[in-house]
Amino acid sequence: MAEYSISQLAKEFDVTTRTIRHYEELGLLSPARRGQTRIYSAADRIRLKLILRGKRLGLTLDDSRDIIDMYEPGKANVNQLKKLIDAIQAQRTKLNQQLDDITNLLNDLNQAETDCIQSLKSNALKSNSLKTNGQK
Amino acid sequence: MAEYSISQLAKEFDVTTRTIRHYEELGLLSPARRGQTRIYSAADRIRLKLILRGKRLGLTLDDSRDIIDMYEPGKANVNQLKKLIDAIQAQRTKLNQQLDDITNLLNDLNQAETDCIQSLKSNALKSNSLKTNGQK
DNA sequence: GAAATAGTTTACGTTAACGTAAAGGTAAAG
DNA sequence: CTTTACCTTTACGTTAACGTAAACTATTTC
Repeated sequence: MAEYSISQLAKEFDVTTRTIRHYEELGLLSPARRGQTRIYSAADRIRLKLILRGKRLGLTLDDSRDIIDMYEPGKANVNQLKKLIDAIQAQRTKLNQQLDDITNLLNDLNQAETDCIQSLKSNALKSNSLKTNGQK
Repeated sequence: MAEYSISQLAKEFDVTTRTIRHYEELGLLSPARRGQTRIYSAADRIRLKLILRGKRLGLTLDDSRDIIDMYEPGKANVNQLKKLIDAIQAQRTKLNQQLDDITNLLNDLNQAETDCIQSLKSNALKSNSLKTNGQK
């Protein structure tokens, strides 16, 4: 029965309150109200978490909304469900591509680091030879 | 000694020529010229490939420029190299986070798909009982 | 009871990454 | 020699995802 204020969530996830309200404007969140004030449930908090994960993966907010809606297929009709399965497959394809990209980029970074360190060493050698001293 | 026109590259990577020129405006590419016309080398082509990979991973074009520049540390001085190593580490951290996110999201999608199919089946059952026929 | 703190709505501003249109040069094909 | 197919530059337009500011309300705190 946890409740959160907008600034609590903002602090927890390191975003601004403006950002959270923005997600609501786009229909990604719909917190309860106490008077004017927004009250976020545990479920709202999870949704926010999912949105931010999507962001880290470069999804648009619209994509995130679609994906999050995939998690509750109970409400959907048959056509919607079939669309969902297609969308899930499409997302999977994209994510696998991304996995591949990340693997390659991590390899590249390792190589770059090696080159970098190598370059530092040869610079150190040049310095040493200029100073004509053998100290480390 | 491969050479490419802008539209060849555009076609190969499924982007517009405007996009390629845009990358040049931002300093990510600097192809040779024959008169006014841009001539892209094999190295230019690789750079474009790297830029697009970065895009798939949600990097900004500025990030991509920085990363691509990491691949040739030969030109850099010691301070730049140290910065580079830090930048590489930062990128690695981000990519590992992304890897984690993708793994979780793929799991979620599997679960969602299962739920989806489950939901389809129970819908099918309901339909069948309504039609009161047992045919497939 | 004045001030500080946290909340609200409304609305214009900003940045990145191109899209799109205008206006024109060049070279081969018919 | 003009149509077709590419190429060019210049420059304004567009969309997503917020930032930022103004103007206001409600609560606690000193």
